[in-house]
Amino acid sequence: MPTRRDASRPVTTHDVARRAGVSQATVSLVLGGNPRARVSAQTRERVVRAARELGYRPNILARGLVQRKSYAIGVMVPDLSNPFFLDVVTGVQRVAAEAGYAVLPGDVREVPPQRHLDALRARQVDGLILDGLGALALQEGALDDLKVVLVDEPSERWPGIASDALGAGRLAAEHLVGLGHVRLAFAGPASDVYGLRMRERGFFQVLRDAGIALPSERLRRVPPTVRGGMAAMKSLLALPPAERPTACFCAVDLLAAGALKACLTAGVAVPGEMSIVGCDDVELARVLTPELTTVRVPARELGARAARLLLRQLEDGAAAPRPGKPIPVKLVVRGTTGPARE
Amino acid sequence: MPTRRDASRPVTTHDVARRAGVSQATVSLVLGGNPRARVSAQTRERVVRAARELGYRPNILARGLVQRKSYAIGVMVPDLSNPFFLDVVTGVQRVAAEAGYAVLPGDVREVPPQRHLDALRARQVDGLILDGLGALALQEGALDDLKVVLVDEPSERWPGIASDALGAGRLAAEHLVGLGHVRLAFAGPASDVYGLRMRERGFFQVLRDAGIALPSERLRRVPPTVRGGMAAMKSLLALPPAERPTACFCAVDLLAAGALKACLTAGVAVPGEMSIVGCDDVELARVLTPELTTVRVPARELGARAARLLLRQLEDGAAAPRPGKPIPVKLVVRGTTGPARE
DNA sequence: GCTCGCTGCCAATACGTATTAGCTAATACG
DNA sequence: CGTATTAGCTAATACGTATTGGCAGCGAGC
Repeated sequence: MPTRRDASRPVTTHDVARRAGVSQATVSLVLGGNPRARVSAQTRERVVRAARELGYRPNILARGLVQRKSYAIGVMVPDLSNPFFLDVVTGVQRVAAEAGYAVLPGDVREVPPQRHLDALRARQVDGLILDGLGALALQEGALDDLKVVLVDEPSERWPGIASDALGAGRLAAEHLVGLGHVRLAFAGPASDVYGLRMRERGFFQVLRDAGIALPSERLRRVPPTVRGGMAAMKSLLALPPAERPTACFCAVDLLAAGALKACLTAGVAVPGEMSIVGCDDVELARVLTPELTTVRVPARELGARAARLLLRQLEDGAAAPRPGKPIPVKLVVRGTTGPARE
Repeated sequence: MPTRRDASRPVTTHDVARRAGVSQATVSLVLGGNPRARVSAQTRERVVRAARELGYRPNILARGLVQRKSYAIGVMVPDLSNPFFLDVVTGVQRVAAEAGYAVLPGDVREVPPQRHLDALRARQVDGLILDGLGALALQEGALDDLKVVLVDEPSERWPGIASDALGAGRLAAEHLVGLGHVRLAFAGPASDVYGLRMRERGFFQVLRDAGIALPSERLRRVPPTVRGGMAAMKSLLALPPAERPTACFCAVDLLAAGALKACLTAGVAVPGEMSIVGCDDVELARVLTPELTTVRVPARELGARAARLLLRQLEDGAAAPRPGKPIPVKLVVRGTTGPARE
C-alpha cells in the first residue's frame, strides 16, 4: 500500500533513502540501474522495497540536468495531416517510447521551423529526425550541435535512412507501360525534397528507356495535397482528346486521391478511360472507390529505423553514417489501373 | 557575431554573467523577464547584450527543476490515425506552442495508457488533456496529482470542454427525416465514450419524436474505423429488401467512409438507393466521391479550447471547473444524402 | 552626525538526481 | 601480526536556473 511522506510533493530519492536508512547516493546507485555498482544484496533489497512502498518515480528532468541528456528527441515533418508523415512519426514514437525517450513532433505548417527548432533546443533534445524538409532546414547552420538523422534525404554530414524512391517511380512506370499506356502524365510537387525528386526520376527513366515521350503539357506541378491532385487532373482532362493522357502517375497518394476524384466528378471512367497510380500506400488508398493502385513505401518502418539509428548514435556515442541500403518498396495493384484502350 | 566560450558546452547564465561583469543572480533577474526586478537600466543593458553576443538560450529543464514546472503537457487520444483526433491534438499543439509549452501526444493504440501515463509523470508534465478515452482512464485513481482537462466527457472532478454531441445526432436525424426517410439505420461504436453516446442519443431522440422506429436489425455496433463501416453497411445491404434501410447515420466519419465504400462496391447508388450521413467532418469527407454529408465538429477548436482551459489553470492557479456551453456543430449537406425514393 | 529608507546588486541556497573521491571495516596475503 | 586489498557505503559536489535575505552605498531628514 503506497504511502506518501507528503501528499503534495513527489517522492524523491531522499525520501527513499530516509526510509531505507541509507544515503541518497546509495539509492541512486541502486535505482540507477548501474549493474557494476557495488551494493550488497541486502541493502539493494531494502532500497528497492522502500522505493516501492513510497511509490517513488524518478524525475527524468533532474536526471537529465546532471547527465546533460533530456531523453527526448524532436521530429519535424512538412505536414502531419498527410498520413504518410504521421506514420513516420508513429514509427519513431514506437521505438523511442520503447527506449524511454519522449518524442516532440513538429508540423512545419503549424509552427515555423525556426521557432520549433528553438523550442526543441530549449528543451535540450538529444537528437532530431527530419523528414521531407529538403534543403529547408539543411541550409541553416543552426543544427550544429545536434545529432540529426535524415529520412529520404542523403547528406554528407548526417546519417539517414531512405526508401527506394527511385525504384518506386520505376515500378509505377513499368506497371503503366506494361499495361500498354503510351500517353502518360505525371503530377508531383515542385519542392526540392530528395525523395520526391527520385520518384520522379525513376518514373522518367523507364519512360525514356521505353522510348516514350512525356511532353510538358502532361506534366503538372502542384502542391502535394488532394486539392492539388484535383487541379492537376482537371487540367489534364481539359486537353484536346488526342493529347489527353490515358494514365497518370501521381508522386504522392494524396495527389492520386484528388486526381481520382476529379475523374469521377467529370464522369471519366477509372480505370476505363484513365489509369491512376499513386505512391506511399497510405490508408486512404484502400478507402477510395475504386481502390488506389500505388507503390507501398513503409512509412512506419522508415520512422522506426530512423529512430533506431538516432538512438544508437546517442547511446553508443558516434555511429558510422554509412548510407545503408534503401528500404524496398512494392507495387500494389488495385483498382485504379487497367489496360490502355484503343 | 556570436562567440562561444567553449564550443562543446551550451552557454549558461554563468557565462553571460562573467561577460557582463555581474553575478549569475543578476542575469537571471534580467533575463527572467520579471518586470518588478530592481535592476538599473545600465546593468540590464549590459546583460542583455552579453546574452545576445554569446547566443544564450535558457535551459527550460533546469528552470523547471527549481520552479517545479516542466512547461509540458500530455495529450491522450484513442487513435491518432483518426484525423479527428489528430486535429484535436493539432489544436492543442498550436495553443501550447504559443504559450511556450511542449506537447507530448500519446496514441492509446501505440503505447498502453498506463505506460504512457508513467512516461508523462516521469517527465513531470504540468497537465494532461484526455479525449475520447471514456471511463478507461477515469477509473484509475492514478491521475490524482495531475491537472486534467477532458474533451467531450463530462466529469464532476475535472473541467472540460465539449462539443454539442447531442445536437450533432439531432441534426443528422432531422436532415434524414426531412428528406422523407423512414427506414433508417444507425452505425456506431460500442464504446462508452460520452460524446459518441450523445450523438447516438440525439439521433434517436428525433426519431422517437417523429414516430419512427429503428429496430435492432438496423442497428450496427462496429469499431469506429473504415473497416467497421464497411462491415456494417455490408450486413445492412444483406437485409431483405423490405427491411433494408434507405439511409444510415454513422456516428463517426470513418464509419461513413466505409459504409459509402460498401455501397459503391455493391453497386448500390448513393444517394439514390442509400443516403449516408457521417459525423466529424474530417478532411476525408471531401475526398470521397460523392462527397460526404456530415455534421461538422470543430476538432481543432476543441483542442485549442481544451489547451487554453488547461493553461489558464496552470498559470492562474485553480480555475473554476464550470461546465461552459458546448461548442456548436453544423450540418454540412454534400453528396451522400438525397430524398427518399418510393 | 546619525538614523532611516531606498536602490542595486550579490552570496547562498534549493530543485532532484548522478557521480566521484574517500572512508571504514573486513578480508587476503606475506 | 602487520599490511595491502577490496567491498560497501557516504559526503560532497555538480548540473543550470530561480529566488530570497541581506549587504553596501547614498541621499534625505532631523
